[in-house]
Amino acid sequence: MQNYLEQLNDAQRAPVLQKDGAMIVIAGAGSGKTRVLTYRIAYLMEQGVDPFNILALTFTNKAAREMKKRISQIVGASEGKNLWMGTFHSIFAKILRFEADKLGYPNNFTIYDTQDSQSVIRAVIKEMMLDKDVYKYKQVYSRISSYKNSLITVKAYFSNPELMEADAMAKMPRLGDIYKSYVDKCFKAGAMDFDDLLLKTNELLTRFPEVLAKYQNRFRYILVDEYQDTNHSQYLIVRALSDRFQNICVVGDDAQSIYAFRGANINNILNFQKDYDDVNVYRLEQNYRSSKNIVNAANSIIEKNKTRLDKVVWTANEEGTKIKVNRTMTDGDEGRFVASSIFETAMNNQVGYGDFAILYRTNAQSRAMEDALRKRDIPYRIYGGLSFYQRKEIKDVIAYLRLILNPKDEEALKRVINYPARGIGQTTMERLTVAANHYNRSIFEVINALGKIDLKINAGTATKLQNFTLMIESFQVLNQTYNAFEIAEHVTKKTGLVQELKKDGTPEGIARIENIEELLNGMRDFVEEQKEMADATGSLAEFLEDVALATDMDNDKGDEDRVALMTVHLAKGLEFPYVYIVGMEEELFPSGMSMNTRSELEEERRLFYVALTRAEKQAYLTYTQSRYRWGKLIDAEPSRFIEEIDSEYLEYLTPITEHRFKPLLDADIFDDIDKSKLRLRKPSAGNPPKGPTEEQLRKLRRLKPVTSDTSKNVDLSSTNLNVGSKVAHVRFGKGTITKIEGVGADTKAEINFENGGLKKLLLRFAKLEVLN
DNA sequence: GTGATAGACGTTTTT
DNA sequence: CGTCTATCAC
Repeated sequence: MQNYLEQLNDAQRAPVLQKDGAMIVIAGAGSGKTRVLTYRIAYLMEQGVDPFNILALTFTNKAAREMKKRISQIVGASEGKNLWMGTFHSIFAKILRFEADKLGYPNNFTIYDTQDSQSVIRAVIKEMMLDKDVYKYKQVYSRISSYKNSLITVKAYFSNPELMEADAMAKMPRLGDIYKSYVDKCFKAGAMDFDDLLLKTNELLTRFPEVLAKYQNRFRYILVDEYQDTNHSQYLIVRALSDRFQNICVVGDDAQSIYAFRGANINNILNFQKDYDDVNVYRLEQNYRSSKNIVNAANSIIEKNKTRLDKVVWTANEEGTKIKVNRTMTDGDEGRFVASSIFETAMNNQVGYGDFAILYRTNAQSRAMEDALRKRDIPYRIYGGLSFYQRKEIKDVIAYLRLILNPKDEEALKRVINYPARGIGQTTMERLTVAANHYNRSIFEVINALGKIDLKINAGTATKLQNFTLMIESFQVLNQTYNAFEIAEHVTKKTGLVQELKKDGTPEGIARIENIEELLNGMRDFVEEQKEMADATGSLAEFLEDVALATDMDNDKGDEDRVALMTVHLAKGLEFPYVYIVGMEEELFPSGMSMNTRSELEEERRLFYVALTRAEKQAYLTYTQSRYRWGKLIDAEPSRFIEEIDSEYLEYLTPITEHRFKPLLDADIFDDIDKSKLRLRKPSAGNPPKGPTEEQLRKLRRLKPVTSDTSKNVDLSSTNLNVGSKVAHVRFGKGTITKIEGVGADTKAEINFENGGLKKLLLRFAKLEVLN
């Protein structure tokens, strides 16, 4: 493996061979920057640098794992193991656990995810009796988050009149108070949010010079990947740690800076040369990934941006085919177009489905793609979106596990103290919260001291509460001896979580049980993997840390031959022979939220640049003329980004469109339904039952039925039925059409529902979704 | 204290 | 379309 240096071109080799000092590598898309980072670390180790003294900060933990593996192949596994490599968040979470006591935190602190944080903020807003329509919790959260990322603590906030005024102008004069209360609550719960992991690291390094010295001394060589996406907080950490030895290597591409919304500051990379003495600048400009057509097209896009570093990306690869642009009528058609195109390309070129990616701006767009792929039996995997660990049933299990390690974790406690139902209601919780605030103790502690304080909680409820804490405490005892998997298995049984779902009996309930089983299987694997490692045991603490900071990429086994579906953001750093960028429409890509300022639009353009440069051989851009948004059909226009590409690199396909029937509203009952069993509701005075207007009715009568084919699968899961003057809300679920006749508003269908036998329906304005 | 439900409301992007 | 919330009956 000594000849690895020969695998590099001259431009790549230079930064690898510079052992000491500060350097920046400006790496164009597809120019082999991962290779440079990997070989640079290997080279450092060959030059006698102890891996213990190297810190490499990457964008995902998966990237870190892969690089570590590669390095181990070069220098040997035993050496590779000692490298500190990972995301900012995971590396500094580890350090914070060591040093937590200095900051007054327990070392078993919980890491709150976005949902937890937002839920705390919601509680604060409610507690302060503020108008929730003025103080929108998501907005408040993102403001607080950006303060934290700029190192504006509560104290700093209150000593900065400008900030306070800005919030007052935004009609949120109490924002500082919310911020303070939020921070206090997290602290009391022994919890840090994502931003705290960076903020508290900064606090640690500035308040404790001896700690700073320790880590400066330890991390003599620091490498940072995707430097263009670091925020101020991360920037300061890197500066502080590298200050003593100044052996710092940052790699990035200003053209791919796409995380400003999360505080990333493009100036960090633009100004790097001013931050250190004697900075060597390296440029990687040869693209090894994409065809000439794609590289040139991407260049013609990014040229439209004003703010950028000097760099010309070129490639010696072949010309390739032109970028294909396709228009459809609806998002459903768009999905079908992409699915058939993938199918045909895979057949004609004898390539696997793993060679394809579908990229979109928002997660919501995945559904249309999914439906189309499923119908064609094309295997796919969706990244991001509602990830596995965010599903309700999984979060429930995790909440119990979190409580075992940190019973002060209020979010976890609130989530499960009455799930499965134990007769602990809102009133009880309110009383406990008041007492907890009053005594400055956690709810868990208050319950354990119920005998000593009078809370107007009756004996029965008190027993229920104490049974709960006793149960958690019994888990804690087990946690001394058992591993993460064993604990979790015990917990799912003892808490009655699974029984609760079994009782439910619906298909969803069964799916949830399967998810829990999958979680347990995953935990078993995790424990096995951890046992292999030198510094891990497979404990619950290790597992929870992993879950809290895992990115969606990290769970990828990578060995499956499936089409990848993900947002453009998630696709950064990846490459695929065939890439479909869908939803190329104004207001969507560029996002309607980011069209207000030049810098926002430039970030959208960089995002598009990232999307396009993922493609190796062929890129498709698709857009539709109308698309469903919030369940409503809206008109769409093609994205300006399509026109911004030099037209010589584009090929416009003839759009393949067919007119499609629009789903209708409401349904009326035919026979075969026992009306007496329906729970009917009088339409309230303020809200008369919504029927179609005369005009809508005329339109509807002209329409064709949803489908004329029988044996189609349909979804009628949530429907309002009109029964005389009353309305019933009914869930039928999915089924198969066995017979269909009539048109428009008077369509009659017989549907064999999966969970309820044959139903004859008169489908008036039925929202009948055809599944295949 | 529980459970059902009608209605309001919302969307970029992620560690 | 989904999720959250206020409200109601039991």
